[in-house]
Amino acid sequence: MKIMRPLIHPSIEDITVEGILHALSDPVRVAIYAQLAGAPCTNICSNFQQISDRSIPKSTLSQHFRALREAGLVRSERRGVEMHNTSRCMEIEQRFPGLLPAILKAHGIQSADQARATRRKQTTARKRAG
Amino acid sequence: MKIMRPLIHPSIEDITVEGILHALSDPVRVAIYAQLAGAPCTNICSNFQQISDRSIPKSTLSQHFRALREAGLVRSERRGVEMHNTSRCMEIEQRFPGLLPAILKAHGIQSADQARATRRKQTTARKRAG
DNA sequence: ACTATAGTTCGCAACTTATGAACTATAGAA
DNA sequence: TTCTATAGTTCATAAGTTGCGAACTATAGT
Repeated sequence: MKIMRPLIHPSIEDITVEGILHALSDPVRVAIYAQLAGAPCTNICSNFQQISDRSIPKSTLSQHFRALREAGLVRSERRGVEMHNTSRCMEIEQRFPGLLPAILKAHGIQSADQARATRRKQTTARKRAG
Repeated sequence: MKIMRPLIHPSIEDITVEGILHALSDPVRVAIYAQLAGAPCTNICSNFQQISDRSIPKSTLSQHFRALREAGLVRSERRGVEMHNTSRCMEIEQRFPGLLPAILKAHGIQSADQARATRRKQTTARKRAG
């Protein structure tokens, strides 16, 4: 019987800008991180969670959380059978002031724009139909 | 004889946060972009340029510039035999205010830290030797 | 011990990236 | 105009990365 490898959390000095940008350059991962950072610092990773209108397989979600963790964005700990993930925003804010807020803000702007575009498209479709 | 495909520049609405983060999640590309944005908005892409203490093959450099261009970070135009690349920072600042400055600032902090660490290592080595 | 639930690991197919070799594009000289 | 040099692009391919189903580990509550 094989043992599971322990969770890896880089120390704050080992966190890189490239690592952060790469981790957040995936739409699913920014969405997860935005939720985590917004609500504010506690969330649970469950299987086939609805992230950005899409059902994600649990193995994929698990990999995404690993990516966030190993980039230093998130701290994960077991709470019984579940996983407890918290944003490491305070630490990162100290090392790279303003970086995460700027990314989250930009992400917010983009989501709002997309929502607006979708709404417009639906309205147009309804006009055409009616 | 084949013709070369024209340079692609996304329009400002088509630029995504994910695209920007992905483009800048590569150490060579942030280094290039930081130079471009810092000096301020003009630079030339030449073969085997020294970027961050490393000689990059020209085909690779060309792909990196393409990545920056197609993410919307850079505008490229031919100037005779050379390429003229300018940062699209103004446009992006309008769409995602504060995003690029925050990334460049974080990149600066990290570079400074790395330089400091390197210097310390050298000093230690000299002490050991002398 | 048995069952249910939550998440991880493995293996592989699909995708991406780096790079040398061959090519295109332009400028300037002969 | 043809020749040569320079700057950059494209192509092929090898190496690396990612997404996901199936099988597994870990924990809690019977």
